[in-house]
Amino acid sequence: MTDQKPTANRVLASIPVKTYQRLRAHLEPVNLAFGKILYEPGDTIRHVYFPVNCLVSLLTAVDKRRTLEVGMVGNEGMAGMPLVLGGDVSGVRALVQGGGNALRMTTTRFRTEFDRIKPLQQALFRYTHALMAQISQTAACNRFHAAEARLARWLLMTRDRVGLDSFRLTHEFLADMLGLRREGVSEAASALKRRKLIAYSRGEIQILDGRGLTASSCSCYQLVNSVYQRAAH
Amino acid sequence: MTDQKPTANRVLASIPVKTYQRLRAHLEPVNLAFGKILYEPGDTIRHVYFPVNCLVSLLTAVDKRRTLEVGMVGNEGMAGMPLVLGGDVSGVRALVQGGGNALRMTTTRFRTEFDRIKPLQQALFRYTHALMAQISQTAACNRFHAAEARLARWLLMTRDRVGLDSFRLTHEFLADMLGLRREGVSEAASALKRRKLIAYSRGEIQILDGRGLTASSCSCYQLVNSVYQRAAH
DNA sequence: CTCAGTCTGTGAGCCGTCGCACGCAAGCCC
DNA sequence: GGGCTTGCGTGCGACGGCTCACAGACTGAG
Repeated sequence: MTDQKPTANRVLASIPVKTYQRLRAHLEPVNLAFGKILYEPGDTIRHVYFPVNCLVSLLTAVDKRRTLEVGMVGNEGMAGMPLVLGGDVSGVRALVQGGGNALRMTTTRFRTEFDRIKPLQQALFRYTHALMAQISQTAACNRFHAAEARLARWLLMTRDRVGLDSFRLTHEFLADMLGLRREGVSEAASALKRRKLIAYSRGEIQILDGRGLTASSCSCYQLVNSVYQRAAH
Repeated sequence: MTDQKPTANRVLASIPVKTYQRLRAHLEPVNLAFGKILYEPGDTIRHVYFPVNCLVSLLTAVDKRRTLEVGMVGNEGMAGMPLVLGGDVSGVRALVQGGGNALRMTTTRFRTEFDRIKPLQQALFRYTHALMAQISQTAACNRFHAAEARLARWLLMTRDRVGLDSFRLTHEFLADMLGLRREGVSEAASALKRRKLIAYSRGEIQILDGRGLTASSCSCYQLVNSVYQRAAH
């Protein structure tokens, strides 16, 4: 929590300062705009991204239309996981869901540094493990829990990662994340609004009562949180 | 497919023969009975398992009751994934879903050998990546596709891994895998039976028409297959 | 200011799955 | 054989989410 490191990305923050100084030369600060697609399924990965204050969604599509978010990557992790496991092809779509800054590195450079820097390896392996747990848990959540609870969970997870209580997202967009229709999101969202847990208008959503929202979400929220806390040591 | 190696587990089969000879001393053949639980969520992993002709299901539970299979481990992989990523705690329940033989190794020995044998690392990293893709894909499948198609997919995936057209499984058990009720499975199964794609009675299920069953399953079946084929090189 | 495009609210009807309840039949044990 | 357990079939009401449809409301460009 006491992050004195020059970067707010927690994976990078976890490696020794001196090592990071060396690594730094190969990290290029970039601004990722909302809606940008980093990888499509089947794409060869050219860069890995360490989010600073942006948020990347990992999406799976079926039947070319319906999509579902399977994972979220914020400043606790890295986008470009396959490289950690020796591959270079993305299996999911990686979409910038919250615009902001990130540090990126080319694939070739990443491979070199990853081989060299043991603490980086360890941090990324731990993160990979946590991400798998997240994916597994949300899979069950998306199957069993009601739309409203899942929406609440999703908003909370997003808030935790961007560090803000409000963000720009339409119901249509949320529908693609949660695997719902736009109308379903509108319905669930207006229920939360009625209870004064959130407010929104034309693509701007604000969390008013985080505690109340947590109560309306399912236990999966807390569960995934604890997984990442353990992974961070 | 031309497996001349002394083991039918494809991860082990992918490492050089001479290396495998050394490793062999630390692999203990075990028979895993149907229903045995290898790990519960939160358990410390004491052994990793390389299935030979058995099948292990990875399950996530929510709200202490409902369960959902997120991954399947057959002879193409290994149970005990967290060890590959430097952890030693299982996040899911690992249940022996098809009894049979496996080779197991203690955690401490695995750590040593994993560090030493590069080809083993590479094979397991590739496998981990494929497993993640499987988990992601089935997550979307479980959300969007109908019960009947998912049942068909599941039966085919099981057949591919155990190498038999019939196996012992009750509807109740299938319900826990697919995240359905027992009645829902009965309904879907009897529809498949009517079309002479499968037969079953009192816990014994048989696939009669694999091709027809594939047609009734969703595209996720083919998709996951191709992921594993790529992972196997 | 106007108009077109975007975002959200809402309603009717439908389908799949859930929850519950009960019946039945096949095997197992005494 | 009689009784018990286990596995499967089925029917019914409830409900959540889907498809389709349309209306209002806000916004930005011109």
